[in-house]
Amino acid sequence: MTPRATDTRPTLLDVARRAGVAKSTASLAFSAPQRVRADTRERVLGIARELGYAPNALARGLATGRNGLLALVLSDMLNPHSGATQAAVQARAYERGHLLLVGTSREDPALELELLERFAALRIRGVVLVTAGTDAAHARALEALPIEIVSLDQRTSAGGGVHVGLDNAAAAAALVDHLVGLGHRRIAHVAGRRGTWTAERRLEGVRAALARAGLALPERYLVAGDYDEARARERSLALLRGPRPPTAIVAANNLCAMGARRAILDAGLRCPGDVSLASIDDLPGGALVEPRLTHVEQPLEAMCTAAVDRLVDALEGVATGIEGTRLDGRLIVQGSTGPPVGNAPRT
Amino acid sequence: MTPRATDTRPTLLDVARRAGVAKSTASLAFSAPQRVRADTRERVLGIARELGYAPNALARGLATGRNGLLALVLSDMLNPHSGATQAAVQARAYERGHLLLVGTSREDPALELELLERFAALRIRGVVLVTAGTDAAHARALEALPIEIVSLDQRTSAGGGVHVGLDNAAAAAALVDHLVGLGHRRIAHVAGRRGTWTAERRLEGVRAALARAGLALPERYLVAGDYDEARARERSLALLRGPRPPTAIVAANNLCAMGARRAILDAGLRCPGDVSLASIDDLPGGALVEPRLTHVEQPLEAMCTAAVDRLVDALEGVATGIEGTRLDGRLIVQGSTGPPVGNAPRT
DNA sequence: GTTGCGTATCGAACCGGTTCGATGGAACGA
DNA sequence: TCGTTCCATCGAACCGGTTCGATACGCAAC
Repeated sequence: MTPRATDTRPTLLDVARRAGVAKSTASLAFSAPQRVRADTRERVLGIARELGYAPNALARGLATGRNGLLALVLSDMLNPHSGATQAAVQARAYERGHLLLVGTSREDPALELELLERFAALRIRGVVLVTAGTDAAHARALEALPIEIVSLDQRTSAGGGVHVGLDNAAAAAALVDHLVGLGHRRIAHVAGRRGTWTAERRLEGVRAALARAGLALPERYLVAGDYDEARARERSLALLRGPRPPTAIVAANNLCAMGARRAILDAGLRCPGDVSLASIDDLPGGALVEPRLTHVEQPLEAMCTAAVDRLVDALEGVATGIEGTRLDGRLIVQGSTGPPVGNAPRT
Repeated sequence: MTPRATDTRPTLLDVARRAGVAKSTASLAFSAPQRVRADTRERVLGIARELGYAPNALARGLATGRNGLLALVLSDMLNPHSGATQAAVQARAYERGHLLLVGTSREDPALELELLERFAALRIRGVVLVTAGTDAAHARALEALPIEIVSLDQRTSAGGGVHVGLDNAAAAAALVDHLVGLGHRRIAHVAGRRGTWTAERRLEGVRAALARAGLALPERYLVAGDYDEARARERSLALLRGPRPPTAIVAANNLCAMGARRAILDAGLRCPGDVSLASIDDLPGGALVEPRLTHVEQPLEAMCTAAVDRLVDALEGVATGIEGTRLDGRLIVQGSTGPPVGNAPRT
């Protein structure tokens, strides 16, 4: 608890005086070394080092209009994905010369807006956003902010602006195709949070793939998982204990998969013997859970890198012509899916 | 990719002119409302709203010397803990009026220093740090920075400064006591990264508790887990396949536990039948893994809250007299530990 | 010896706020 | 009526940098 941070720190003017030059010359010694004679430059830099001078980034930001900051706003920091997302975004931002501010909206659109406003007040010019908002009013409010937005993964239903994310429909369809290929015909979907971009696209993908196979998704087989483990578990359990349970389940994300997995255990069923389970995203700590989960792996790092690149390009005025980026996931087949035992019980 | 963020935004001077008052009066209308007559205040605020004026936080920070920013530096964003840590730190910082910048050192002390220097350049006055450094030189470099540091969880071996963390030795000892109570006498320890504060304290706790029970920790039973799942797995496996394997393992953290757990499976042993496993921190997604892990739960949120409070108090000059905070974990006994079968094989 | 040019340096203005001392008018008491 | 106090408002200085136009100097060419 030393009052270390309160004592005043040397300024450029201090350095300039000690070096016997004008403030502007000292400034040039840092920002445009070739415009200053070698010996004075050395002198200035020497004094600066000696005094422990470090430029004040706020003052510099005020003068130049750029401050080297980007922001990242996540909707849910507790999702196991978020850590990796943030690590990747931060790493890329740093590579491109920016520090990163973060915020969590805790799934609250109002808080999301408030955070973005505070970021804008800091004259942060760009943000990577995993939005918690779904309605058009929220989308308009975002549009009105004086800050460049690249949405990652999630997206407002209005769908405007630059967006980087998984091809959700294709990912969901790949899982259904896989199950259909194994012979399943009673396939349920534990869906994500209604109204969110990803959940709706994944649901669409499930429906489309089922339709291609001549199957439908009956109302009963559409479980509201809400991207929430507890609710997914409870509602999946109800389905599994009801009449004509499905022989396979496609979960919309890792939390839904977690809930479904536990419901299968709760119901005393075996996986994949009685019910196959597949999901977008692996379970957290998935390596330990037997059988391991068949899932679509998101190219998370590529998504984050692309998002930062889109943002920085836009801020630097680089016309890439790339509006958005949609990336493909990779289907990883593991032990949690197998042929149904239904009509032709084997073994 | 609209050039939205590039167009100039209204300043306080614009507002003042439109309202027919001096800049200083307009400023007061915001910062000290009672010092301005009601009608002019309304007029200023009205114009501000109309123009979409938002104060420039950089300019304000430059003028006042405080900018409402705190920083958090984590050593490893990929650890499942980090998300929760960050969520808690951010929430508390926000409650106390600060936005949060984050950085990840990726276990690299040099990068850690670089990040802290950039934060200091932004005139950020305080940081919550989970340090990656272990040696005294690093500790000195941190001391020299013009930024207030509260270390969380981890700590430099020099041990200076304010620190908030778990009572590591007590947590480790509680696990050993529990196992000894069940009748185990051959207890191994999959330790954390050598040289880190937490790993050393936990090892001490294990040794102390064993000693109290009249037991020792033979060299063979001290497995270098390095807080790394792969290494923990591989080295635990070697131990389990060797002569006189332990009947119980205490893992130093969740990653070590994960490695040990997989090693037990790899060796074809049953848990807790052949080997009991206990750890500090639960496994990620621990709810799914059977048997569930006996572990010490860290009061993570309390730790983060305390860390932010210590930091903000120090910055605001509040003399709490509290130097550091050491919190107790909670032992949660679950299915992964049971009596040894060794000498008296039952069933 | 002057002209001309390039280069190193300087002073001042500016970014957008905050803060302090000065000013002028209204309200008040003597 | 005059002096005092209080209050709203103003102008200017300041925070710590960047940037631009002006200046002064050295050197080559004529």
